[in-house]
Amino acid sequence: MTQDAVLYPLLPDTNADALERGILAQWDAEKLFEQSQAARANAKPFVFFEGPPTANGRPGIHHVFARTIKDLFCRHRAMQGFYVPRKAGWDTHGLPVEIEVEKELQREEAARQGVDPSEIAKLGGKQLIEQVGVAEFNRRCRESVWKYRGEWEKLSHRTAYWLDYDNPYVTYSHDFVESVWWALRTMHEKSLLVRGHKILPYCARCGTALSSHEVAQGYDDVEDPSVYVALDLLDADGNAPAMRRRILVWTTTPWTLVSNTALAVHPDLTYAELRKKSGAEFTIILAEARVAGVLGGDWADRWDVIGTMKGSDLAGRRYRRPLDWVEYPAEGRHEIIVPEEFVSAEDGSGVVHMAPAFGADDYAAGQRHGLAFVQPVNARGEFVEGTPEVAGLFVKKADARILEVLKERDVLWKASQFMHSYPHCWRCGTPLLYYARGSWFVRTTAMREALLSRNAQVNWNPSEVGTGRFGEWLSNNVDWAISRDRYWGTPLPVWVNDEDPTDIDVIGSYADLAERIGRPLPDDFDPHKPHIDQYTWPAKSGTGTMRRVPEVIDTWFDSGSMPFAQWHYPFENKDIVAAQFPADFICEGVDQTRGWFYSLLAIATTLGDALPNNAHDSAAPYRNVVVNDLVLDAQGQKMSKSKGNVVNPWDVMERHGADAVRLFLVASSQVWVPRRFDENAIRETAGRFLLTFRNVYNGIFAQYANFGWQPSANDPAVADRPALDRWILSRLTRVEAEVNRHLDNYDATLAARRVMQFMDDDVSKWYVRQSRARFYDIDSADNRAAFATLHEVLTVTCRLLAPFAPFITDAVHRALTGTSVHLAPYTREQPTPVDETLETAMDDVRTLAGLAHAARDVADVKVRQPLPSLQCVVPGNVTAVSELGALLASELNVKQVEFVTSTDALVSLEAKANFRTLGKKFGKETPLVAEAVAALGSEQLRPLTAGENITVVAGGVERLIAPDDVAIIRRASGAAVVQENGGYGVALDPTITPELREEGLAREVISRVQRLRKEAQLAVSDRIVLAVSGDEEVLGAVAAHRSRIADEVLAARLLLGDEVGSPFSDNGDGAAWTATHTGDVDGRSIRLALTKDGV
RNA sequence: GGGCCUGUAGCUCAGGUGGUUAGAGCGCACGCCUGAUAAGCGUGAGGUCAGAGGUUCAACUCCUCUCAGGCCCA
Repeated sequence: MTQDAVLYPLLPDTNADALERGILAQWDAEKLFEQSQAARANAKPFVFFEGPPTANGRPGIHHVFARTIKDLFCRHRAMQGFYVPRKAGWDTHGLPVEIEVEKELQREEAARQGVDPSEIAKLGGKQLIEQVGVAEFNRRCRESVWKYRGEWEKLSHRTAYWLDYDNPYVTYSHDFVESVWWALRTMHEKSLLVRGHKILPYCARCGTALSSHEVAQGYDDVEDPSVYVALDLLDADGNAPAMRRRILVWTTTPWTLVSNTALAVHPDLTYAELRKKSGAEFTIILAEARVAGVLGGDWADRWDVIGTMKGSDLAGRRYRRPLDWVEYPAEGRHEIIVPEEFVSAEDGSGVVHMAPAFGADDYAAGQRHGLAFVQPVNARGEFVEGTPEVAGLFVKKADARILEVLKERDVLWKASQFMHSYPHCWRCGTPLLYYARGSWFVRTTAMREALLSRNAQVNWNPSEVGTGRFGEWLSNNVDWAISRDRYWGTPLPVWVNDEDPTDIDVIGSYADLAERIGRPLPDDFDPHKPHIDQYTWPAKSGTGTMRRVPEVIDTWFDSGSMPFAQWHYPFENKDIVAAQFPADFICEGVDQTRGWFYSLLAIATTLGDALPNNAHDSAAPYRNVVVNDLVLDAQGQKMSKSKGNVVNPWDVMERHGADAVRLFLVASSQVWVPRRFDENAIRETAGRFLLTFRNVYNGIFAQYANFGWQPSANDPAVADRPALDRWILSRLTRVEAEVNRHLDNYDATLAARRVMQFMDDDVSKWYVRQSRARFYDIDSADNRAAFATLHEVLTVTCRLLAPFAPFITDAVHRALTGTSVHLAPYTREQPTPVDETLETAMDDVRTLAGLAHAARDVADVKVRQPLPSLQCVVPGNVTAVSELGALLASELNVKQVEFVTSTDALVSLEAKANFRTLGKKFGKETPLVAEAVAALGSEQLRPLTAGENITVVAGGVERLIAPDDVAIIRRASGAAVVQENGGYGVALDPTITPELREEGLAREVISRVQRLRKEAQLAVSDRIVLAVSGDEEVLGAVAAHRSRIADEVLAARLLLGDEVGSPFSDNGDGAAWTATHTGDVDGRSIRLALTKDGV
């Protein structure tokens, strides 16, 4: 080996972290990402949309997960030759940002006042914000958004998530906001942006509605009233009937009874009418299933059932409301029973009281049935002036008084308390009210069919999300309430005449705004609150002023607008959007189902042909979605700050490297299954695999190829290479196609596993192991074939693996070819054809090798000891397998391998039933026939091997058995050591002749000399002088195999026995030798000594 | 309360259209190899397929229910 000409640099002997950081530095210096983009700039685009993260929180390991998936598909498609634009984006508006800043304000205020921050929190957020001013608050929000930007970018960089961070879209930017305004204006033109009511969880103390995730933070177990009232049913004419009939109604919020307008029953439930056995002055009606629950287990002692009816029979009946404190408005029906599917007989009475102003179900039912809307509660949660008995009382506080009145009026059936989980304000602990509020809506219900049909065109991975979670939600879709009573968000661009609320102007661009106010917008124009609210103008009608509504919009509307807003469409870049809409691929977590996945679809569907390639019956804004699930800790628990089990991605990266982490995350289970993040598992799976991969390159290929091989015309053509080479190349072609197909199908897990399995099982365990000797003998044709083959295998494997483990594959690919793997094509244009027969034969050989090893184990003979013969039985094509006999012979160290067929005396036949075909023919008789078949002997079975039918008697009847109906098993039946499994069998002859004993000893000597060379730290190419002494038998063996031993251990001179001379004295004086060894082989003594030749 | 997912060896996971020794890797035990060596390889022991019913000649696989875990929504 000439040290000055290293053909294949070895990977540095550092840990993965250091290796990867070195590669990153190289990529940065070369601008490899930019290069890879530029190289494909004119190719067909594969469009990827990046779902924007909020940068005001630290990125965690779950972000590494999602980003790995995004990155690997983008890399794959780029390697396939597509242009894959990857514009970064930041989600910058919304409640999480506000909450962060609010908490800061609370801490500052608490410090100023010298109190605990929780005291300040009780005040309610809005007060504090308005104290510092909206301008200052929003300024701080804008700043807060970027708090962790640097860390996001650094982590993306470290994990090799290739994304264009130089030109990101930012949802608060002027351009982005203007595009969002355009979208809202467009929706308004289509009458799809409207004003209405929505029931929202509302904190009366803070004066604000809460978002769902705020609500989720505040669930608490509390004791609430459980109240049954018995209301009088009325006749069709509205009068009370002669015999009172009372319907039982359950509620946990007695204060809402003031606003009752209807009762709901389930149309399919059975309701029972009962009369008391004594003093029957009235009857009561409730769900049959709840009779025992409400009246007690012994109800039958006191009540008679006098009739039953369906809920649908009750629907339409009138009743008298429990309290008549508020006037019903002129519009809307009231005091009527309506059928509703949401009513259940799980608890209560199966009859639900409806107050449309105070519950989502109630409101929806109100809409469906045209019910009256009664709202006697103000924004502070108090009953309004003029309400009898309870005016000015906070609603929850009014419960007690209301119960008293109900009792006085004889409508209270029974009242108790019960524990349940109820949401409270996370800031101040006040119980939330479900409260009807004015709100702006996108009328997505008008688009339901279109949403569903577009969704049906999406390739969801996994498909259940599309049909199940997301599809279900779409079919129960309600209008999207997009307005928020908050501060930091895209302002709703709706101006309303302060004198005439029906006079509405929705502004769709800054130019329009300038036009309305009659002057250009100032240089420091800011579309955010409070700046934007100074713009007003006189109404066209001449009366009133146009003023913007106070709300901002749901931040999901921002992110859902990114397909066009990231390009400031339609004000700029129409051509880009035309080319890059819709997306071919997006990927996010399951939690985005109702988030980004929905907002993208809803906005694109609503905008319709206002976007390019988006006419009415187009596909969704994304064609393929990969949904990933959570990353749990090693125990399967959700990671959370409070549990302290959050994994810091930087620590993990440092210990294992990004390649191992990426590979683990993708390969450990399907990405849409929650995965446990276990560092031991990373080490044992991905880490071990990468080590093997590295060893095959460093330890086998590079080490020996550096003796002088490189690709050349002297390498034998594939057809001329040994079967082993042709086999691994055939495997390679198959794997290449399969992996590519899996990635095309968005199955990253199967793809990763396939490459890993190939590398481990086929390349390392079999190809390299069987080929090792071929790499030593540099420059022979066989050697060239082996190197050329392994070079090809490694190069292609690097490419297949590059999307998953972009670092080590790049290092190895560069070492092999001089170019980056990330600029290489994913698959070869002309792969070696697959050789099916050869692959099957090799499978057979590997199975036989396993059996033969087992046989050696049983015979208790080491592999080093040659044995005379091995007989093999295979179920299939004997000719093909026997070509690989030499391989088996060397693997098992036997002199002769024979393949025997069913005609041999050594083989007996047995039959096993093929239930698949027998079942069809014989049905219930199948087990009988199977038994009869199994009892057949060799002779009876022979015709089947020749393709002829036979008959058997089963259950007293003759049955015709075709060759397909049974599997014939050949069994080796010699006197030798036999192992068999599933039609494969071996018979190993364990006889050790004196000659074989000699050869075994010789191999033993070789083995010990090699070990000694290693101990002496000789280079693999160093020549030695070797001395052997010891037992007679040992010396005889060495003498018999003298030249072979000298050859294998590179001994220039071999001194045997007496030739050794004095230095080998018993006093252990080996000073003249570099290394010596004294031991015994099966009781025969042996002494070895060696020194480097020519020293 | 509703929807969806998951439950197979100690651990992590495979197991088209139901077919009779239920597979792999890791770990473990035993062994091999000793020119990939803080590597490589083989063999083996581990499972009433969460539980209970049902359909079927035949159920890990299909149906129903129950239990446990997870996510989303109320």
